[in-house]
Amino acid sequence: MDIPKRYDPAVSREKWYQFWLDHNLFHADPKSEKQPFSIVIPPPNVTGKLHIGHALNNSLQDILCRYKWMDGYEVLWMPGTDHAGIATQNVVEKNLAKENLTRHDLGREKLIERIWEWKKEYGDTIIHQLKYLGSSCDWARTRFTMDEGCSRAVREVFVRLYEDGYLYRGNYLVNWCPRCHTTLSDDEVEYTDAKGAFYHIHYPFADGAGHVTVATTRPETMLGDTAVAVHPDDDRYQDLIGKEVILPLMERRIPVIADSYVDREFGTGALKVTPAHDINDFELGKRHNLEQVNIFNDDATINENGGVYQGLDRDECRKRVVADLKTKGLLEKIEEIDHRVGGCYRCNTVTEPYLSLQWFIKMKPLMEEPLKAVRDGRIQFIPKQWENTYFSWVENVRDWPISRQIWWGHRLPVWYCNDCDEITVSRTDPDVCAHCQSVNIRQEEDVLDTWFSSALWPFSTMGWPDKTEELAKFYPTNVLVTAHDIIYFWVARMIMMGLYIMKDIPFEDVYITALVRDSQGRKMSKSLGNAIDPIDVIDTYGVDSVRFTLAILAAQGRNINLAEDRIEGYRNFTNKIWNAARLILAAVEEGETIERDIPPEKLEWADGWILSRLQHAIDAARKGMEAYKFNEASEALYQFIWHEYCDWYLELIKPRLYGEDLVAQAVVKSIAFQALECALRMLHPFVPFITEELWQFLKPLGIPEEDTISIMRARYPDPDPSRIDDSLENEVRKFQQVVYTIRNIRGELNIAPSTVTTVEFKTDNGQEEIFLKQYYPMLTTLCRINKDLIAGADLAPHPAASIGIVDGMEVRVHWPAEVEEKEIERLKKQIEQLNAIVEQRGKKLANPNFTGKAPEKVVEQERQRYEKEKSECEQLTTQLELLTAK
RNA sequence: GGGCGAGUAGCUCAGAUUGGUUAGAGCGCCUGCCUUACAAGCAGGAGGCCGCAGGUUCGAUUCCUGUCUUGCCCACCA
Repeated sequence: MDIPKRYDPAVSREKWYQFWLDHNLFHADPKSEKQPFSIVIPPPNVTGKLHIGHALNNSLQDILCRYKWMDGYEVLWMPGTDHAGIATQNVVEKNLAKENLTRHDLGREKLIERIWEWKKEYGDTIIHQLKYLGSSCDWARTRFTMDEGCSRAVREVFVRLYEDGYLYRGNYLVNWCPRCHTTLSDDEVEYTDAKGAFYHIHYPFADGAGHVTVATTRPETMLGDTAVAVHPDDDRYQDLIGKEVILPLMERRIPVIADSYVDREFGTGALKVTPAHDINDFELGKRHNLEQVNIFNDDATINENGGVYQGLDRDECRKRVVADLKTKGLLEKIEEIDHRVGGCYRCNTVTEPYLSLQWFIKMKPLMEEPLKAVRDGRIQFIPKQWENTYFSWVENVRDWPISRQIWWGHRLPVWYCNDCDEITVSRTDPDVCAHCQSVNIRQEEDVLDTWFSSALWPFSTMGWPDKTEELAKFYPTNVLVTAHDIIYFWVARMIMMGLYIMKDIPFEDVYITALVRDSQGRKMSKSLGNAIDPIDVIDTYGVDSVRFTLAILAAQGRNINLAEDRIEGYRNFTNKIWNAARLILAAVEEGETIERDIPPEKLEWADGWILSRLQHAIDAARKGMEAYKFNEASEALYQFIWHEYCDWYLELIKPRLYGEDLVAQAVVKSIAFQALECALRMLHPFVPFITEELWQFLKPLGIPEEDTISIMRARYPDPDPSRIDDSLENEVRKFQQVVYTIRNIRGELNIAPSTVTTVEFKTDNGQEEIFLKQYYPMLTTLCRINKDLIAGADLAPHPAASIGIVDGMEVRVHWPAEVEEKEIERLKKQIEQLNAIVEQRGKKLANPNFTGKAPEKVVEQERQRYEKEKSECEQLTTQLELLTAK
């Protein structure tokens, strides 16, 4: 039976993906009797394009899901996308800019309409790409953080938080662009290094002569100062703490406070405190209950709090303030200083920390359970070290500002009454104020932080707040697969919301993937735009190759710098699998049935050996999968298939496969077939397409699960300990060493492959002679040596042969021609190498510290090795002497 | 500034919770092979003071300390 000479990954990908969809194999049935296994996808941004990080993350999730399907679970992989507030709004606003429009030209409703249109047209890009990758998500359930159900969940949770007293409004400093009149998120502020001036200013004491000198880069903000701060242990300022100083220009009395935040080494060690215009001063001010004096209008001109400076632009104001201080003799000096200035990512205008009213969640009480859940092991991070990252955040959690001054997102279900000023928070849109029944109410303009809806993802996607059968069957989920950089933003908050709303953890395991970095070692991120498109490498090498590469590189808790030649290497591996199958299939006829139960007595050593090795491979693959050690599982399969099954077993069976003996032929076909088929099952989670394609070829030849439509539903193999034969494996290992030895000598001496040489074995061990008799026929095929076995204890030294030693047995390869010089060289080299080892070990054994203190077992082991190596060394030396004496 | 990692072959990376064979893989390199599954292949080979310095130990690439280099997260310096 012939199959195509080349595997075509692109054709295969389309064909089988459609096949799986047509047979509904990704669908999770909540009514199933099977054990549940569930994963919710980390929802990619709708604006997103699949980058290599997604490819890694989703390949691993897919590997887990396919493994669990095969292992008999009912698997739900819940897919969906995130509305990604600011990112998405920005994309659409940029498009508007091309039409010379701003969002203000459109207004809120029209802009949101535009964004929905955009989402409809482009929002599925990443979903298509996930399919391209082979993801086995239950696509019929695909969710979106702003779809109706998720929005209802968001609203319900918000109202509950409010009712339970976890929400409040408070002042908060946001990044403000005075030109765009908009708030900016932290990553929309771009910092640049700049030369600045460092002004040293005298603040006179209120109770008489003298002053304290403060240093600042922003003298104009002093109009809003409400304190001076020093370090509590600073000897220079001990007398000052608790006193008052006069704020120059404003002539206001302000206190001197002590706070360990102040750096004694920096500037003068005395800090002017402007709570309304600096983030640190803001925190400081909160700790000391300082007044927040806002001196700016929203275009960064000075407001009424700035006294005579009202109306001035901030730069103009700075000049005037400095000039006035100089006039009054309060300016001690101006230094140059390097510092960093934050600018608006759009217009580069220097941003201003700006005080505004925001909504907050009180985090401390809500984070108590999440802390316990990880401490007591209900949730565990893999690798475990990431728990530290989690703890460090949870233990020092600050209140979460959840309102955002943009339009795209979940608008807060909060209404303010224009008459009584009370707040109405409601599950349904209210017509009147809940407090005074006035119809004169207005809804909050702000929307919620994107992470708010993400935090509900594990249960909102399953239909909460309704009591659904999905929730009953699949919540909590089994594992979350994500990257470490969102442990704070996302993982911790999901745990919080799960425990608060569902009274149960959202997932048991958190597998933190390594971070795929770009060629310069930089993190790949959505916003940086430096992501490599994995679609390209999929098109070049095939999706299976890309997936296998990612899996085998996915060691725990490390970074991955992806090199393309690696993918090429594993593409060759998929090619190898294909060709191994071709070899088997070429030997069977269409419609032939492969025997499955071969009586043990018909098996030859090679058959028993590969079956034994297969059990180890199954064991390693399973252990790797269960421990999230994808690299170990895939490595074990790679080694088994290429270097055991292909390199050895398929070579060993060729004489029987192509021989006349039909019984022997049937035996090797059966074993080769079964081992291959078993390997395909284990490989399927990693390389689903090629394994499905080959499986479909193999299926009619005798795979027992006749009702199995796809390899996706075939059983994942279990190791069969009765198949393991250690003594046989040891024997074969010895056989392989003999082969290596002969080939090595042939190679080193450049004996042409076509030349048949004579090999003799010197051994005084009866067991070894039996061994040789059994294995010799295969040696002749693999090493091109004479058909007649020459072995015994009384062989005379051979002057025209090279010797290699395997377990004390001399393997003598006779020379076909003049190769003496090369052989002497080779022998010398080997003796030298062996001598070094023997010497080192001898020293170790001569050391009474070692023999006295190391465990008996280790010493004995060392001694045996020493004896063996020493005698081998002597054998070689004898041969060398023989040659050089000639 | 705080925290967490990482430095192993020419390149990209495993290995180390249990210290003890001659430290591995892919790619690259060298030699020889188009042997009827595969040249995307086969056989053989070269290449490593496991960052540096101390310490613990009979023994350290592995454990500890320091140091240099480097990456990431958080806070960003009035």
